[in-house]
Amino acid sequence: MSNARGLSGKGAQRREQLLDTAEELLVTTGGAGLSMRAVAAAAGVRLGHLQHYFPTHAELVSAVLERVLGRSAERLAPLLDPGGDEDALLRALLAEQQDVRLVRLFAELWALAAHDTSVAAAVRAFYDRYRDLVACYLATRHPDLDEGRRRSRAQVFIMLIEGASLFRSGIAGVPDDAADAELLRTARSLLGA
Amino acid sequence: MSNARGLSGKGAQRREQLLDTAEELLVTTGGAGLSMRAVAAAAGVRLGHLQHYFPTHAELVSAVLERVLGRSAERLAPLLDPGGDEDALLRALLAEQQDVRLVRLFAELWALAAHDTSVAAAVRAFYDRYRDLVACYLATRHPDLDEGRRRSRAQVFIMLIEGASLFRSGIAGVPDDAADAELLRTARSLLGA
DNA sequence: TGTACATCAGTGAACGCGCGTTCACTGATGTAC
DNA sequence: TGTACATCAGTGAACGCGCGTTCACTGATGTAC
Repeated sequence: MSNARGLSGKGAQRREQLLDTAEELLVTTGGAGLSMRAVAAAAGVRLGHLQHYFPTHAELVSAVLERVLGRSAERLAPLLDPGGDEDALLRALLAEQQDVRLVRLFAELWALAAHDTSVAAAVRAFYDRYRDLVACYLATRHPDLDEGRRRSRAQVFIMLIEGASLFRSGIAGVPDDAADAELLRTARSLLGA
Repeated sequence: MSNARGLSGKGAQRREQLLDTAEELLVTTGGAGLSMRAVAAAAGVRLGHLQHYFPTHAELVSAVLERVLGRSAERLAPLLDPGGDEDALLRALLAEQQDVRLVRLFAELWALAAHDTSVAAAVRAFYDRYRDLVACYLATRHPDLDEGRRRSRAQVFIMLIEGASLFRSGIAGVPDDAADAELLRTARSLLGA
């Protein structure tokens, strides 16, 4: 039994498991701790075996980032379903930010993007899509706004949400109910009329 | 001639020059590129000499971060002088974000803070002071708002500004006049009545 | 059903390199008397 | 004014270590005939 393209079931499973470990390591030790040896050791396999799936360090890192961004995009899409509940959207977005692990991943991602153009391209593509989803979400609620205006609002909404993640996760600040209330007020005014 | 405490004039000058080089290297190559040898080479001194001023790598990194945060605080204070011009404030903040180098430094800082508690403490102290400055700025303009509300607004304002920096610097997005206009509108509504 | 072969999963050793740190050292500069 | 001494600026070599990469290898699994 094997797939026509790519890895067999067992291989694909192993690959995902290695990526799980790498992601965990990226969260706990930061980008500097994500070495081939550390990932292999944490996964309980030999260095050479890890290299069977990810021949170079760059390939491993890029596979991790791809998966992180892909999963985030998959999480966002249903939340931003046009006609979806605004409260549910905001609640889900803010709940996600309490997950320090995820915010750490994104902080790593931004720092990597700041120095690596291929990472930057992937990050920009992710946020462009995110912004388009939000703009689309705005379209059904405010057909009176022209497309450019919707995109701008969507962009500012995302700026606010991403900025908030830093301060609500314990990295640049600690959660604060009063600030959260003000944040929700501002976010609603961007989504609302 | 020498100071009672600390380094003599020449030593202090050399120290600053080494920190300049280290900061430059942090911006251009990222945290991973900030090695003792790389800094020494870029500064044109020998490894042992760099270690005369910064005996360990950790001391060098922490000195760089301290200086970056200190200078940012010094830049912000006069801009947030209570009674200062709102337009001038917003213009200065947004102009700063066009400086990719500075935004890169902060992205590095956030990533470091995500994994290093002592860096996180310094970063949080910086933003707490920043928020208090903004809250103070709001106080003279809106004495009707109670203190808690002013702090919350100040916090959300900073979330928005810091989030915007990612998207206006080329890291997570590219500058966009329409989005800037919407950003200014939202920022003004947080600072205004 | 059996055999030969290709592919895949996983091992193990070795390489050269850059790293942080230690330490003994030299020369210049300033200070005490 | 001169000398002895302490401090500071800067050099240079060596250490052990973890790193990414290369490569030859073994055993298991699936496929062709």
